[in-house]
Amino acid sequence: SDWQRVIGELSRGREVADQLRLMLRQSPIDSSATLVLPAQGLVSKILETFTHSLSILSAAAADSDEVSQLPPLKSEDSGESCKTPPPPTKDRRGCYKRRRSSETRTKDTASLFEDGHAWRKYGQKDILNAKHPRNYFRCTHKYDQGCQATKQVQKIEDDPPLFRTTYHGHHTCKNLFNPIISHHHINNITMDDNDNDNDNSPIMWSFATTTSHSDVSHPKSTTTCVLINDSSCTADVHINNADADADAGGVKQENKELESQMIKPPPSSSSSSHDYFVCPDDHDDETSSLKKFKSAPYELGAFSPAGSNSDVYSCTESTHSMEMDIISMAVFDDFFDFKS
DNA sequence: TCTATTTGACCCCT
DNA sequence: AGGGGTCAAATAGA
Repeated sequence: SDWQRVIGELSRGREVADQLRLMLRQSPIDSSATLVLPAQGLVSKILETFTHSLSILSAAAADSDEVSQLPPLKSEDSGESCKTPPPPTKDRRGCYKRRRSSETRTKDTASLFEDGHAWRKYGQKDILNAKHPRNYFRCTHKYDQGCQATKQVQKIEDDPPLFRTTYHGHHTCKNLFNPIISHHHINNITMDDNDNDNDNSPIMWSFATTTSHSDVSHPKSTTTCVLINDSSCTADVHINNADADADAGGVKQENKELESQMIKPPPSSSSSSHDYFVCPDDHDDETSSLKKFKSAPYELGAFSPAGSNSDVYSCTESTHSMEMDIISMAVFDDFFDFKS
């Protein structure tokens, strides 16, 4: 069928792009770093595009009769789809395929936080032997972009308050809203993940802030990116001088109890006009753990506000521990891929 | 009127 | 068997 041919072509494209990514990874960095490293970033974008397209097609096909004809997508989490889709008129409540061993990332925090993605609550359950209900969220772009990411939020302790957020799947959607979210202090990241498929994937962190306070409704943004090519490495990264846009996207509304305990970003009007900056041990030192290899302007596709500039660093050492204060971000999901 | 949340029903999986 | 994840009608809010 046409569906099969389209998905087959996209799958082949993704496989070829992945082969190219592996070839670039095996290239000697010191010989032509200025070409190889940006190329790796571009290949990652291409891979993301293929994965995104396949995800959209997969979601669309799940609603059609052709779902049984689609080849399985190796890297996709089938999430919820009916084994035998009933007629549209029938009540489909509860008709889903429960994920078995999909990738999860768990984070315990003293307060709730916005993670840079737009979530929509779709359920709440009382859990056995738990004082507080578990709240279920899906990505707002589940249907318009086929994004399969979900998260669960549950208060697990009262005094002191402790919240557990569990993420399922990865965002394949574009972050279209303002990127500046909230202030995070993170020094302990846990993963419950047996899937090592992403171990070789570059991790891109993107930080953004407003720089113009003359027109709050049309802030001019700059972006600083850190591209880490080896997920086993860590590095000292300092992010200072944070502006914040209080009207960021994110969770529209948790329940009343959760909402009242969320961290709110500081108002931008009282902030400094300076950008965030990412400060490796030494920008110009050849032995620095973070090597700058690309400067502004750097396009981040839909993530990048008009007029964005950025610096991209490559991490090459694994000798440092990491503790970060983050007051801004555009793409936070990948943060949890980082193994500390 | 439109969009998001609430909540009971439904069903998968252990 | 029943806990847990998801659906979707009902409801709330902008």
